[in-house]
Amino acid sequence: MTMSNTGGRRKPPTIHDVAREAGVSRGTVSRVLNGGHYVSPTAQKAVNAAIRRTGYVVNRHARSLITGRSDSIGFLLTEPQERFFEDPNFNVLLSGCTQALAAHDIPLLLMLAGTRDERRRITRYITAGHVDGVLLVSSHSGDPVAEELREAGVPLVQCGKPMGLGSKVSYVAADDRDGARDMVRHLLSLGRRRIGMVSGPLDTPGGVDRLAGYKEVLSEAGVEIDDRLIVSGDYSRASGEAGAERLLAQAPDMDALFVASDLMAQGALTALNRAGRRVPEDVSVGGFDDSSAATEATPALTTIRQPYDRISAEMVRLLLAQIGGEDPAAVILPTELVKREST
Amino acid sequence: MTMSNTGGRRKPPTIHDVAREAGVSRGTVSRVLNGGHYVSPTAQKAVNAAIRRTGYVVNRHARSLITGRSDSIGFLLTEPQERFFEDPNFNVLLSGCTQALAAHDIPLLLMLAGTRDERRRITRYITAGHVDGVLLVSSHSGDPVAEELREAGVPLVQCGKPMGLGSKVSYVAADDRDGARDMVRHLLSLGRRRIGMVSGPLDTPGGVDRLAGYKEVLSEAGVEIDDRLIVSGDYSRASGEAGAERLLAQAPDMDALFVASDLMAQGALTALNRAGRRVPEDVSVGGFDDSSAATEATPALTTIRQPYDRISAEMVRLLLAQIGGEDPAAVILPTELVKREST
DNA sequence: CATGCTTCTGTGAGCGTTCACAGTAGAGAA
DNA sequence: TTCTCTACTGTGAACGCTCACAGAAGCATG
Repeated sequence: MTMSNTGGRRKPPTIHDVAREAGVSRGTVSRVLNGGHYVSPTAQKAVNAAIRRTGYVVNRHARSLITGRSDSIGFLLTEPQERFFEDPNFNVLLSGCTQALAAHDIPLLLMLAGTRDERRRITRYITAGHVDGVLLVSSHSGDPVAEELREAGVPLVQCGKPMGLGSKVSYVAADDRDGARDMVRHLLSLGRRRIGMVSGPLDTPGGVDRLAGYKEVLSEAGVEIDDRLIVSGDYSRASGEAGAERLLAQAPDMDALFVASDLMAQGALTALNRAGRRVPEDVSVGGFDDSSAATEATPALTTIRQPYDRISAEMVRLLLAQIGGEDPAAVILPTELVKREST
Repeated sequence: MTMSNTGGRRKPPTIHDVAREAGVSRGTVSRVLNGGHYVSPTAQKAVNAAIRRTGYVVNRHARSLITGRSDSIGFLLTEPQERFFEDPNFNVLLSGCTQALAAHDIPLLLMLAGTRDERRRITRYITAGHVDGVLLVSSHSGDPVAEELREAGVPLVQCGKPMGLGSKVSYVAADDRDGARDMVRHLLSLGRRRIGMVSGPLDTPGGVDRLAGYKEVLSEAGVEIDDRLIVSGDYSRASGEAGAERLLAQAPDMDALFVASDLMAQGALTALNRAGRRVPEDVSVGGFDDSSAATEATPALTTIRQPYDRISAEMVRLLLAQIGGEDPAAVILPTELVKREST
């Protein structure tokens, strides 16, 4: 006859139980729980032992009720969900943020705001104070959700440089311009001169900066900037394919192609392949991101590595700082050229 | 001089404010909030108007404190995170569950338990009652986390058939065996007779069932089952590539290949391509899942569609039912053959 | 008229925690 | 001794909500 309690959830111990077990008061237990200042070593030890013995875990709801904090944060995606499915970068970012937060014992709430209705619901949820802050992923420029949250005074850190010049916005981004410069310099060093570019959306700073880096380096090298060598996409694979096709039509003598994301570069490879161009013999192809798409492509993509692990870590750091009362801040992280088979 | 409150979060209205505004008591407001039974239409209307006017949103912490429910659900991944990065299926499932839960106004907490430490921390978090239930994604067989949660009486729904025959386990799965049968029948109908298979891990029911379906159909058709035509992988792209390579070496006369996941099939395509086999002319290739990997592959993969949207919806439905006190249940959903270019 | 039933409403208690405050004990200074 | 200061501890109140209960009002039944 076993004493199994399978299937039933028994009432968990409260701070009161711990206090009784340790022979101290609730206040003392609470102090131990929250940093342990002004607690005697004796009490400290007794409480910790009692916690272990009872298996006590703090009731976050009771705590939140009185502190006003929820001790949870939201990961908000305002993109249409297809992008979420397709783009491996999101996963890396999401997983990085989840783990960075886990180190602080803070749960991450996933919020998908693809449609207008969802945006409304989620905005309401957030401004009601159900999360302490928001990690926002949005390639959009002046995201209305971001604007609304900011006005409501919700701590917010954005991934990627936001459009408005607002200095009151926290964000973490890779150095887009510098990365683009590295790639174009690399292509030039291979002897390429007719270098095409499929840029990102030009209503986003990321898209603009990568294009700017491309133009700068060409100018510096005295290479003509040809508008027929420039098209823009939306970071989707399909737009990369379409972009490369257009470039091939407009500028058949193209001997290199810089694509502003690995996913678009995959699409570009498909188009080049279909057109009978060999990569890298006929056309050198460079991507951007160093996402899993880069290594999966054939040939494996030379690309600009964005340090996603550091990006997510910095996002979490900035957000927690902001929740703690510090001012918004921006962090720009360096990129790195990764050479593979496509150049 | 504007009355902006930018940057400051003012104290939100409470149920008390709404009650005063509507000229009723807290109890009445609470009743309206929770279903509206035993409330007069007059009061009902007054309360709703007051809620709109004050912008009231219920404080979930206060509610949870008394109800004992957290009104939130955990989405738990016990796989190593690389799989999460690589496999597009996870995203579809995650996003589907998030949205299905959103319809019930229930937030989803993302829990990544790749390492031993994380598993411990997360198990503790869950059993402490911080979530009402768990959606579990795990291809492992007898997942120790699942076992522990089950013993603690935590409502749990698994994605994919679990290994043990425990009838007390809720799960949702596609009909693996039937899907495999469809695919092999399709390959046979193309005149193929030397059909290879890269199966999933054979310590998971999904892996076993797909292989079983393959064997059944071959037997029924009177085609010899040749062990040299069978290898198993772990659903990763790399294992698909390695598997196909091995099959080519063991059985060079292979004229079709059934791969137990699209991601592995992508890898297999790479291997076939390298070996100079044309797809589908020399070898017909069939995948499983109908994930985004299937359409991205060249040639696009003929595959077995798993209805991920329905799977996530069913998982959420079963979990909420279980939280509501119903018994665990299993749901098997039908699959569908999707013909593309690879066969 | 009393009685019961149904529908509706208000009230007090309590969920488990933190926080402010009051208070105690011991050490050192006047 | 007396006072002050520091280190520590306990207590009541409060956070915002739900729940159980008591009671009122309306209506039909005995």
